Amino acid sequence: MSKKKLRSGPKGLEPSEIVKAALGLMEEEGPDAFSIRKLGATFGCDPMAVLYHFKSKHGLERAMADAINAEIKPVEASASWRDRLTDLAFQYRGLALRYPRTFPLLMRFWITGPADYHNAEMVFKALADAGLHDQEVVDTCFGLYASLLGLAAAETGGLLKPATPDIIAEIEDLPPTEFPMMAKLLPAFTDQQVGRAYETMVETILNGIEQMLAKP
Amino acid sequence: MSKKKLRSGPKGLEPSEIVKAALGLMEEEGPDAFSIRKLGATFGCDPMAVLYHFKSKHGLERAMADAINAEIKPVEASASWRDRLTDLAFQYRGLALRYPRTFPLLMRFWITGPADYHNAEMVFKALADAGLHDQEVVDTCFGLYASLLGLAAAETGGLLKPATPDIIAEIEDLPPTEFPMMAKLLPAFTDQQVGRAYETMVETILNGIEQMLAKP
DNA sequence: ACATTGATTTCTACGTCGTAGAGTTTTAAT
DNA sequence: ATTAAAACTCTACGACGTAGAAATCAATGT
Repeated sequence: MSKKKLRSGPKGLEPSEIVKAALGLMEEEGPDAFSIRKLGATFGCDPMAVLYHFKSKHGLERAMADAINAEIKPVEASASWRDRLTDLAFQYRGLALRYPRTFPLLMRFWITGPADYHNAEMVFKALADAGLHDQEVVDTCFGLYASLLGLAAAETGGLLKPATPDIIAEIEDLPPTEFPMMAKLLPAFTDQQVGRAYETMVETILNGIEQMLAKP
Repeated sequence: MSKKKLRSGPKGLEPSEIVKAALGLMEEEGPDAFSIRKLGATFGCDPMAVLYHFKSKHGLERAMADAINAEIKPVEASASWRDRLTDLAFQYRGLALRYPRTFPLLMRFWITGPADYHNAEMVFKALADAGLHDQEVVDTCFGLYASLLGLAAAETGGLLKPATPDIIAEIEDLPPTEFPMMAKLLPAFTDQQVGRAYETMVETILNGIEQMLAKP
């Protein structure tokens, strides 16, 4: 009697355990090599058992997206609206760094499940506290969310990382008369620091929100 | 002698023609049903002929991403930096609306090819004209690019569109004590207008950039 | 005119994939 | 003990990406 009966099936498979294993496999193998069959093999069950719980691969991926989204923790309610949004922004960045190969799923589904509503509520509150009126709150909330996901995905996609040597070489080969800015900014490329572009952009966006209050 | 000899192969397959057909098929079928075999069938050649020109499905997708990216037109150089960036932002939105099912490829590759360097040069120039110094230009350029792609992708993904009836119903079912903002903003949800969230967010970001100049 | 060579296109075959459908095992309720 | 439902497995099918060999064609030199 060493194991408690969690589920009422022959093998007691927990959907949440399957999702956990799926996240691990996705991060190990990447989105192309990830398959239900491999998941079954590593998890120790028939591939069709997975489909029984999630209907389809699509359904499993939705559950995976919702699972990582649910790792976003509520922000400190007493903090300023700016600090709250900054906190959220960096939580998404952390999520992307922790699950680089699963994170893009969030942009396949955009709205994954109940976890999203809590985050939305939090952002709504922050923007309202900032002083935006209703329609601005809604527009800005969705816009901010989309921008943050784009930023975080870019970070794991390599866009915001310091340029690699071969990219540098490629830029050096560009004709300087046609690409004067590229040539001028080349040193700044190599000086890219991890996370600074993300931070800069988040602050830029928050500054923009602050600025909205001054205008009509 | 009615057809000019463009290529020197048995069938004279033009890679650019293949890409064009691929874009059409992707928009018709969606990313899941898109396949090299179907492309061969609709294009009238053996599937392996496609792979000969693009090495792999991955390579073809890269070429497709680069092809739509190349549709971005140079902005009016005499316009203000703000107008130039606004122009670019709405060009990306147009691209996403025109190729809703291909657009996400841009976030799989982020940097697709030579077309990207021209766009980057343009953004560098605009940000430098705005008065940012070198490192800010680089950080903001990449950040802006990532944000815009996220925004545009969200638009085709349905996040920025007016809420559908079933989403509305889902929100109405949320406990109002736990989701006060959701309840309060529900009317604003139904009032979502196409493109306004995108516009609002772009202006917010540009305001933020403007604001950077006033600070240290 | 013909042979040669290299670029292009096709053919065949292999292993993998998602999943429908039928069957089996286990649990829970009567 | 019987039954019904839930959980899980087995088998099989069509579609997929693509490696490798073979075929076809254009260009060139002779």
